[in-house]
Amino acid sequence: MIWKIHFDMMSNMAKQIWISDIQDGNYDDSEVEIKGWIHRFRGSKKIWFMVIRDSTGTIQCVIKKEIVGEDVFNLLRNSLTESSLVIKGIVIQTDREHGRELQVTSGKIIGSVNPEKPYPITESAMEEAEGGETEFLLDKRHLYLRTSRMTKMLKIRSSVFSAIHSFFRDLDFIEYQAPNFVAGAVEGGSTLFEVPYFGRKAYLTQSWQLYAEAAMPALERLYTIAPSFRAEKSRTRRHLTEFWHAEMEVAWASNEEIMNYGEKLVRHISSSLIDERSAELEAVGRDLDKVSKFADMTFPRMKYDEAIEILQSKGVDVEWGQDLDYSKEKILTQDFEVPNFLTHYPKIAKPFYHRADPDDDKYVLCHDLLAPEGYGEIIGGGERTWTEKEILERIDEEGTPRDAYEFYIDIRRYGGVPHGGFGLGVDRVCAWLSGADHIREVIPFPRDSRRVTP
RNA sequence: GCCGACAUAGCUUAGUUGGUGGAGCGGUGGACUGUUAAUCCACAGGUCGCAGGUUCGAGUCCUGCUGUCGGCGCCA
Repeated sequence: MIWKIHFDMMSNMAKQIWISDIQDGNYDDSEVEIKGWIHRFRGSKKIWFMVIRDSTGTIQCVIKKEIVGEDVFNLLRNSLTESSLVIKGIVIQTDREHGRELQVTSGKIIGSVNPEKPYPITESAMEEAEGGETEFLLDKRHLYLRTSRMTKMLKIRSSVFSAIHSFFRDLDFIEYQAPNFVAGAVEGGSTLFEVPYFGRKAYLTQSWQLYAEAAMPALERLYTIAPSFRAEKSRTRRHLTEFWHAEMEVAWASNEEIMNYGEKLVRHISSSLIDERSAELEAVGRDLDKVSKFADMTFPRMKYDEAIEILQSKGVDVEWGQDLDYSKEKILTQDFEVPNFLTHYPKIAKPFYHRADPDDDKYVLCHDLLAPEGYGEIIGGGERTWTEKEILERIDEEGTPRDAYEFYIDIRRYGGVPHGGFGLGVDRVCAWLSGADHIREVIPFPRDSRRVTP
């Protein structure tokens, strides 16, 4: 009974027709009711034009006083941008600019806009702000989400998330959740957000990995998409303090095999976007041929030592043993058409959980995937140090206290196996595949060292 | 943590060697029967980020503060 009442209410409010369906020609010459928001308007005393927006697109509505009558005409004519409404009309095909139009027969305003506080985001607010990165638009982010560029970015983002889930689930991976409150660091100690925790200190997690390794002997193939937090005061177009991290962990796997998963995942995301979001990609200015290459071409692999040689041959001042910072990454990737793997970093440049190369223990079995066009590192991963003896040696070498990693060491004490995994920066992938100028363009409410609002 | 810029109406901005701040968009009123970033006329809207200083006089010059933006390091 209660269910039925609820259902009836829902069916009254539920939207029947989307604007994209009308523009696709499914309702030509018939009367339809659409629900949406006023995007733009113009007109005269007897005829009024409103472009109505919903989540799927826009359509121009033609309102003639002689058809709708004076009351409805004046009501609609006096309504401002972003008023919400329900409007009825006949779908007519025209050869004018915006495809089909609605010859309006009636309409009512649902949520009005006060003329004393009109919608603040105007054309001029955006003309100097490709991508919406002015201070004003960042302050009005909750309203900026409605603009067509941001809507397209959010749709692209949704497809990236969906592609990651389908990739892992099609391979029978188990989705597995780790806590976001943690007691210690995964990487260096300086990047943790400290939060009060009932009189103690806790931290926001930087990575799912350590907890995933705990479940590796139980699930063998596991993945997640979850936020990670890093308290770095980074001021670049590639960094957020809260970012979405797609991570995976596999038992019985080598660095080589983990890389194969990473390459297939990134190519799968690229081809999914081509299938699902070509229109959106083009609308935000991305060249589809480039994205197709990311989907179709194999990703070259290069050892750290080769990268150093290439850089030195180009006259870059770099010594063996240094981690490759962004300025060097950029020089290395500037001629790339597709992402490239960089493997076998010196042990001294990487943390203890990376497994030393049995062939030459100056190196570790790890990989970074560097995106082309300066978008930076999109994957970091590798084989884990998996025996008790080796993990204790590596922890001691780094001077890290063992206590903090007791549970991590325990995993090796009870049936340790070779295993590995990687972390992929989902927001970075979204920025790269959409060709965004800044990582903020692809996440609804970006968080960085200077901004936590709105 | 380091380096570099910027701050004028709701928004985007002009503002000369220091002499009482202009425009476009948006808003309000009006004109126009097919516009499409509509057009045209009129009106309203500003402690020039904050606090000091120099000067007869500061949006403009100097100092400090705050906020924001960009770049580096760190990484996804």
